[in-house]
Amino acid sequence: VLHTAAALFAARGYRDTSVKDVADEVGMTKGAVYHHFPTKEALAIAVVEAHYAHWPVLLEEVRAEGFSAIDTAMKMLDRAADVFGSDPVVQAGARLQLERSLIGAPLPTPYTGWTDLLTQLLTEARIVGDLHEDVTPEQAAQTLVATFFGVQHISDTLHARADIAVRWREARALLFRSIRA
Amino acid sequence: VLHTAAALFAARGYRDTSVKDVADEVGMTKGAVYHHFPTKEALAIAVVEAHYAHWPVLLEEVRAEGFSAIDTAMKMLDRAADVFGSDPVVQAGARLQLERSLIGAPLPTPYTGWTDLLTQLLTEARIVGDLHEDVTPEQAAQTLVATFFGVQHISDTLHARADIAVRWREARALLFRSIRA
Amino acid sequence: VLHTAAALFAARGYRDTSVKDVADEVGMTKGAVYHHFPTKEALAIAVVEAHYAHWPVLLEEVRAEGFSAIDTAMKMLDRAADVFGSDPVVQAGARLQLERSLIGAPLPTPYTGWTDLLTQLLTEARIVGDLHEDVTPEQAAQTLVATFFGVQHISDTLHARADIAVRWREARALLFRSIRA
Amino acid sequence: VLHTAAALFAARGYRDTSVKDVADEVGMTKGAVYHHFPTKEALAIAVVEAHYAHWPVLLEEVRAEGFSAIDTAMKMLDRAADVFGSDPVVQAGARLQLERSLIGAPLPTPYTGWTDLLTQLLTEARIVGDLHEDVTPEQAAQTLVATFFGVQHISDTLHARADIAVRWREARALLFRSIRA
DNA sequence: ACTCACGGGACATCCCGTTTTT
DNA sequence: AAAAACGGGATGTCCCGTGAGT
Repeated sequence: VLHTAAALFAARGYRDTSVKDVADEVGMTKGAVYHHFPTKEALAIAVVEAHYAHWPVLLEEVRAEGFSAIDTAMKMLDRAADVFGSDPVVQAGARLQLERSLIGAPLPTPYTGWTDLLTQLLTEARIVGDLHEDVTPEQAAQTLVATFFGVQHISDTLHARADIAVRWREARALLFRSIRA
Repeated sequence: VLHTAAALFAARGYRDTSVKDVADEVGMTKGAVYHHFPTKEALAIAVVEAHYAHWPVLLEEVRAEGFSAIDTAMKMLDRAADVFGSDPVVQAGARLQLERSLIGAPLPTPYTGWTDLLTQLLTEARIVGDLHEDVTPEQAAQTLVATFFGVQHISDTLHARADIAVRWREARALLFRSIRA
Repeated sequence: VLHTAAALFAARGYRDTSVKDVADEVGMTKGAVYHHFPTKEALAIAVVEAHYAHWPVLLEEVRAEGFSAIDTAMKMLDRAADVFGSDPVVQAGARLQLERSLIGAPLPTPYTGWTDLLTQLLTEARIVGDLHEDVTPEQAAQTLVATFFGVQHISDTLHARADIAVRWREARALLFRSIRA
Repeated sequence: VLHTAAALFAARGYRDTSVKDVADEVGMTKGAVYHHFPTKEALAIAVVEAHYAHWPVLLEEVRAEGFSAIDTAMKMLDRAADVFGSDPVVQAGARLQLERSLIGAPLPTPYTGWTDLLTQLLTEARIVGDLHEDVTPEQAAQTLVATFFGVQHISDTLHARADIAVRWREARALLFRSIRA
């Protein structure tokens, strides 16, 4: 139901996905869709929220593996890159965030969740001496997020995300060489 | 004329900028605008092309200052960050590239111009031994472009580009430490 | 149940009162409402009929007080004005009659009931010599009904019926001076 | 153009007159209609304003005939009754005022214009001694307006305004007998 | 007796682009 | 070269009513 909308939003964007398109794809009528979501915006918001719901789960998984803080950060981003390459809901959420200006309603503030998480992990890394001395956790976190977003977006634009995992590993190798002690 | 369109595209995006809006802002009627640009797409394309016309000029300027290849690359990106923070046409071009799917007509392929340029400069740097041995020029170039784009976009989204220059300097410090020999 | 519908019809009118609004206000679902009234029109008709059910009761009350025919007419109208000012069902009925064109089904013909009643009372008054000689009962009745309706509607429109009792007393003083012998 | 809308509004009311109906009747498309009026509300407002534009003209005409104040009032209302019976724009204006709650935008306050005008004329009449001593100009004016509106509306509802002129003359005969000295 | 999911259809609004006129 | 009128088409939203299930 909401999955279909995510797929369409991911493929065509918010404005070019009409409610009728969603309804047709699900095999319902517009009226039926409007029974579940009061508004097209509500649909988009639901998708974006589903997107953000992925990360806490992922964090638990990675934490369960017992890496050091800095490796947890790295693994998180690697796994996230994989998810961006495969999960339509995550892809749709990312795209809708890009198009947030087209959506009337307020969406969760993007990027800050990741930045905060990484800042925290890198602060822990600093304490155990895993962080390069010239680096502040917050700046490093912001740069990681920017690069991650950039890699993901360019991979999407140029190669339909086919090469995202590879590209991200290349980029993060460069970054972590400067970040790690 | 086209400047106004750029400002509106930058501020509201392609779909939310109607031809009438542009006409009103210029003080003409829609009909008049249609005498200069056959279609709305044409307007967008003209803006994007104006965006890309900036870089060759910038490159000449930086080259005239006689830096090494790797410093030329760095300076180019620093100057570009400044331009992204101040020039409406450049901002509009960036936004329209983001929204390229909404525009029917084909736009110039994004990112590859920068990637090619940086790859070339870094290849020159390799020859003179300025490049870190673990790094390939192309990968480094791709990462630089990704980070630059990410920084620029996040700065735009969260702080209306007010902090783009600072953020970019922070990010590129990290990157060039790994790139430079 | 039907009371709630009346209140909403009175406040917002037929078209702007959805069946869902009524259901929500009562604390039921639309489906439940449709188990009591087969259609929205049926609801409206029920309200209008409840409106008309007031007058025979009122007439009995006034008759019980033993006034002359002409005074009965006057008292009836005075009491009716009070009811228009306070009873939501009566108000709703009046409004729905105004909006009768929006309602598909046929409603009882408005005004004629009152006109007939007043004509009859004034005819009785003529017999006992209480009626001014220049006046025919039917014309006087029609004028009374028109004025009453006008006063009631204008009071509703301009002052939410707050001044209906006062305004009607002023108007009927004028009218009865010409009607009474 | 606007005449057609008036005719439809008068015949079917605001809500039951779709913009497409108007367009079809004029032989244009919806798009064309929206070129002249930005909104359906704007159409309604234009019609209502055209309605109110009638009365100053009428007043001039009647004043030109040199009646006394009280006769001017009477003649004005008689002529207005005739216009209500024949002019579609006036009829539409009256109906739209009835349905003002369905129209989002604010309409000119109804009834007060007439009440003020008549109050003024009757005040003049008082000075020359044409007014019955038991009557205050304002109350008489309010009653006249209420009766006029009631007669007009009932005539519309029951007989499609065919008998409005006759009915009004009957009613005003009754009223003016009490109003005149 | 009541809930929930759904269908079907209407309608205001908007916008791009063309035609007609000045 | 520009203004004004207009066409055509899409889309979000809303609402009445039905029907299966409880």
